[in-house]
Amino acid sequence: MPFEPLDQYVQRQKKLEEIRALGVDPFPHRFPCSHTVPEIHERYGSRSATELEAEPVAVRIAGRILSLRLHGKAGFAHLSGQGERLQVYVKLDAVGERGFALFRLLDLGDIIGVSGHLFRTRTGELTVWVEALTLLTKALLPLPEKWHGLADVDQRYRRRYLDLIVSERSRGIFLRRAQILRSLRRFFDERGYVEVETPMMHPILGGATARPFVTHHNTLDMDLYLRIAPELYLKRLVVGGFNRVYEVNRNFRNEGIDAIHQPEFTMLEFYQAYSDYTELMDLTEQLFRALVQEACGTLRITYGDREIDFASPFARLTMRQGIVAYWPEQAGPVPTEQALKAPGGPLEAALRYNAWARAHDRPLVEEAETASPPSDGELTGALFEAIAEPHLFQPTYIYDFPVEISPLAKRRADDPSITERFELFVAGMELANGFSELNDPEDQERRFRAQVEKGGEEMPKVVDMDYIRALSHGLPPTAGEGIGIDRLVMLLTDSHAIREVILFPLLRPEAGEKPADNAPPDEGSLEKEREV
RNA sequence: AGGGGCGUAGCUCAGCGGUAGAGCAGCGGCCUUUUAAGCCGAAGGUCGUGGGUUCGAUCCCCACCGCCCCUACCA
Repeated sequence: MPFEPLDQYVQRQKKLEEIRALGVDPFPHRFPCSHTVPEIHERYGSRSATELEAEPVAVRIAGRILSLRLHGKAGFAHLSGQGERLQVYVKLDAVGERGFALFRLLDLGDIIGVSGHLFRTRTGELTVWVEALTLLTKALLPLPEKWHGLADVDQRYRRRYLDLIVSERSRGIFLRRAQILRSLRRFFDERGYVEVETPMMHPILGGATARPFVTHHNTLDMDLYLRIAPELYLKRLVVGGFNRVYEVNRNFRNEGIDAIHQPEFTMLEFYQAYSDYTELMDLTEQLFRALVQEACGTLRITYGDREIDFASPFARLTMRQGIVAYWPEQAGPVPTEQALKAPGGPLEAALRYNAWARAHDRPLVEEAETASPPSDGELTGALFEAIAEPHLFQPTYIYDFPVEISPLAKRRADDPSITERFELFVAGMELANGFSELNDPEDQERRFRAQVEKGGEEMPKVVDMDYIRALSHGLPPTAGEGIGIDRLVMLLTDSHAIREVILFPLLRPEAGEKPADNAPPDEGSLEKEREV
């Protein structure tokens, strides 16, 4: 079935027939190469024209045609291979009548193989003097416009394959993403962590506060949630004696889409027995330094128009200290930590802040959308997010979270209203969230029940009693943490939208694209197709 | 969801009450070291969709659709 742009598709089909008429197979099977394009640049990039003439280097390479300049009885093209370009020179005298006839039928986007030797053109560019030309794949659709590239951002995500062909930056982001994940796995593997895979389809919602996607299993006739977090399964593994585990995989949350949120996002979670959150803060600093250094080659990286310093120790503030430190002075006297700790203190501060914020069109401290009025803990969290979070550009730990917003974290021994929990903020983004895990099964069950009672779409409907049972068998003192990988990659690639670092982000279906046109098979044949 | 912006040739854009323009891509021709190759020629458009105002709308008005940005919720 032809695709738009139709005239070009039809034109290329015509050329395809002319190529076949020449006796050339436009989709042949294999083409062994002597070098990759990067290898050629690496090995021969410094050879001079005279050196290449004196000692000819035979090469056989393949790639996609990214530029094409015909000059009558000769022509130049740039081939792209492994993200790098190499020019080739095709001359009637060198490739013969049939070879040149084929060359004249090539288009931008076609994939070819050439064999010949290296030389330098008059302008000094390293080039392959082509002696034989092989068409490897005819492209029936054109590449994006040659110097604007794919300017429509939406098209860059929908047609990611084109984006990757023409945008070195985009290609680089995903190569770096892969490299970051390798570094990350190495970091944990070296420290004795076991990488595991836990279910992505959960019968019971849990491990985070978020609105889920719901799906259905036919044979078992049961609804399942796409997981919002792997947390409860990973801790079951710690109960099972896997003292150090980690998982890197997708979470699914049925919530908004914006510059830093996608419904499907990648999360690292790791758990470590016999530790607490202070140890994780230290470990996380080491991890970030290792990842930043390996990805960027420096500990002072540029993000937008600012520098982020990963070399210095990360700032550490309690949540209450954060509110105090960034309290806008125009909103009245700065509340003290003591005042925020006292019953009703957060409410008093929130009312004062809201009065000022409303008058100045600034973010309000929102009241939680639940039946009961917000608790002091919830208000403390809301105050922090409104007041301090946007300011946290340099790596900063915020720790000691209220128990009401930390249902899985262990309370502090000296203050049961707060938990041993921290979050790491960089560039105004929440990147990591860790805590000493609550391992008292009775306290955990009470907190789960409170959540269920509280209600709301993002709350579990039932208590995960098997998890409580697992805790009842004894979870050693354990610290655990989650790190948002997409945001981490954003940071380390100077990307400012999460869609830049996800290969195929979720988008609204393209306008005018009718799913019905793709002839959905009826249910019976669909079933059959899946039985493999 | 609310506020702002955008939508004209395949792509990037100009035009703005009098009936459509450029560059690039594509097509034909010339060109055996070019590189945003060049030169000549022809082709390409329901000006996002629907309504309204007007003698006349791509242009003004209204609605809708799509995309982007900001604000609110979530990592």
